[in-house]
Amino acid sequence: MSFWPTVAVATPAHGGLAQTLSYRSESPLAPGTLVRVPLGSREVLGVVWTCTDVPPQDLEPAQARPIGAALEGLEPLNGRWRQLVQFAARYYQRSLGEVAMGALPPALRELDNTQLQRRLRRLATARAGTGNGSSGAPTPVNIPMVSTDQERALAALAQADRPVLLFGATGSGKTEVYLRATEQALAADAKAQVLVMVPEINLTPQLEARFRERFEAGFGAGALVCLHSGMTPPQRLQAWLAAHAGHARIVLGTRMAIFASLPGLRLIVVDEEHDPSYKSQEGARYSARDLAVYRARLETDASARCQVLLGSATPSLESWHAAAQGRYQRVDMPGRIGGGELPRLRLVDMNHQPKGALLAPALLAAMQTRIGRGEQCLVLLNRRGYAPVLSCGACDWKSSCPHCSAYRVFHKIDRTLRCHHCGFTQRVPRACPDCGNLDIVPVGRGTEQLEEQLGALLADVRRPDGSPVRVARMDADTTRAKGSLEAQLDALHAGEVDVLVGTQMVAKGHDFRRITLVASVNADAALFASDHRAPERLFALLMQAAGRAGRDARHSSASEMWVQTWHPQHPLFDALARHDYPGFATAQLADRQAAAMPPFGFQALLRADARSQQAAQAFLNGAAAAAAGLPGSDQVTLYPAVPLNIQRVANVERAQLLLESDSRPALQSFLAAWQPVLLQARSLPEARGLIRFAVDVDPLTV
DNA sequence: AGCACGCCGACT
DNA sequence: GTCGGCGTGCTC
Repeated sequence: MSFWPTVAVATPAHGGLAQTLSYRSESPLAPGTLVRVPLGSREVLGVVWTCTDVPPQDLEPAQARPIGAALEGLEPLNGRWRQLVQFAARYYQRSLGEVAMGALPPALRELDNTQLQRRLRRLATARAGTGNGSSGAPTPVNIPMVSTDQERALAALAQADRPVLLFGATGSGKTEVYLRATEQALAADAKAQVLVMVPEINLTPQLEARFRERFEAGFGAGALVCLHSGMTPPQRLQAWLAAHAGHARIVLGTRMAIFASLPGLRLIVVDEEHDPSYKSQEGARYSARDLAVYRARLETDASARCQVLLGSATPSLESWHAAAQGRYQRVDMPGRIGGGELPRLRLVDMNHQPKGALLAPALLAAMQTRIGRGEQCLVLLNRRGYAPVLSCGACDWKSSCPHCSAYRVFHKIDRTLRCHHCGFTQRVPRACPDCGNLDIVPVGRGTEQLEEQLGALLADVRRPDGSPVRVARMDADTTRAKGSLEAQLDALHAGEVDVLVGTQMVAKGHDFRRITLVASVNADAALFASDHRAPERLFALLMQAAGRAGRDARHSSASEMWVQTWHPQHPLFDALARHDYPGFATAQLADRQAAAMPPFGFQALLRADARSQQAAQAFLNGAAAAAAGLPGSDQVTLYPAVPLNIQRVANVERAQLLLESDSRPALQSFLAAWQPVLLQARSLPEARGLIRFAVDVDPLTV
């Protein structure tokens, strides 16, 4: 007797293939079983989706090839995992196989059965070695008291029948709530698992340390694994297997971790839930935060429940709105632990400063005072390099990138011009390449220059012990090497740095004890950007940056957040000065509602990469023209194709087309029906030169 | 996505 | 004479 499994394999949505491929098997296979299957001339990994004894209808049974071997020793991926994957594939308009395979560790694909058995044995022995949680009494660790705020938050979570939005100021102790919530979830059930997500790899080490400190003694070292793209393929595989087998009780990771196989999932924590990094920007463009909410609902049934805890000091407007509507439950933690206060906002009106001054004299003076007292300052400038562009004084030459519609950034440190989009790097020319003029000058400022100038401006200032000021810089350039971020943070904590200059990466999460002054030097760019999310991102960034200051309550009352701006009257600063995120969110939501923008309207983008801008736009407009009459099209507005903000990157022309609808279901059914139309539009003669296209559902930038 | 098949330029 | 460029098309 033959069985006819359908299998998800890594094929893209195009090509006219069905979502799953049909194979033949001599024995029944449980859905979720990992199998090797023949595909063309190769053998690939697949996940059994269904298996019946009824031959397929859409295919001649004779065309179904025999299925390969199942991966031994692995439990099938459970129905909730498969539903999550299926939902993500459908919602984000990708093929099932692509999402399913993308959710598995890449190393699993190459593994043969003997290698897999070796890995599984290692997993088992590691587990036996560290104990499985029942061995030994938990070693007491330094567990802080909970504040009343934290207590309330935990009580609310314990009662909640919906996602909980934890609205807590920086320093209010959200992490302690995560730890306690984890503890409670794990205690309720010996098989319970908790997923904790952070927006960036950089933030995993310190959270991992907090979780290890709390849980390692009681649960063993193997009970916590990390899952992010910075790990080596074998590490990721091992962590994935541990989670899948249920040995890992806590999984800590970045957005990709939302797809981990977690058979006992009982709690999902999404830290800094507003962070745009949770939205994937390539492949299946999923939002890990939104999927977390969906997944928690999937994992909840009559026998068990899974909760979601979304935490932020500046929640996304989507989550804020959901809480206002009662779909989420909001819990506030307004106070900082230890009674510290948030820093006072000092706005500097750049219209009234000496011409060309990078730092206002008053800000510089404030920094000098702080340094003299042995305190630390943090200066934010969201531009790496020395200057964003190099320009000729005699002709109109600028340091354009030959491959992109962008300027190459001047990096003085190694005298290079680097394109931050395609990576193209050259040594700085001695003279203007166009006219030979020797006078080529940097225009604008980056972190390298700020570091240099601050060093000069503060050269005469002395620290309390009489030694000179030390200025350091921290950005993607100085932290690229493995371990260098940690080294820089250590130096900072050890007090070896007085002034830290950095891009927005320094604003995120890191706990800088002795910083009492934070300054944002050039925040205005975001104020008037065409992107409707720019203000909320700026607010979040400044709020987060402000949170770096005064974490040590002894200094907190005197801590300050300086913002230099040409538009001090902007209402955003008003709200910021009062630390009034609710007021800001309410105003932003009113604007959004008036414009029928998310979360009141729904959006998707069709993006195209092509060899010419014309071809990209022709494809998009052709696809739009062919959309008339499709299901849902009467409720969807299609806008004309436009070039992206940075039109060309690495010699690829980029364009996009915006879709809007008042109805998410209408937009969804339209997009589903549009998919075959897109495949056809691809082969339009005028779309010749199209390289690829992609749909982005719920885009973050339009 | 891979990977084959397929038809045109500079090399052992 | 072949190696190899990437254009087109298929994978149960």
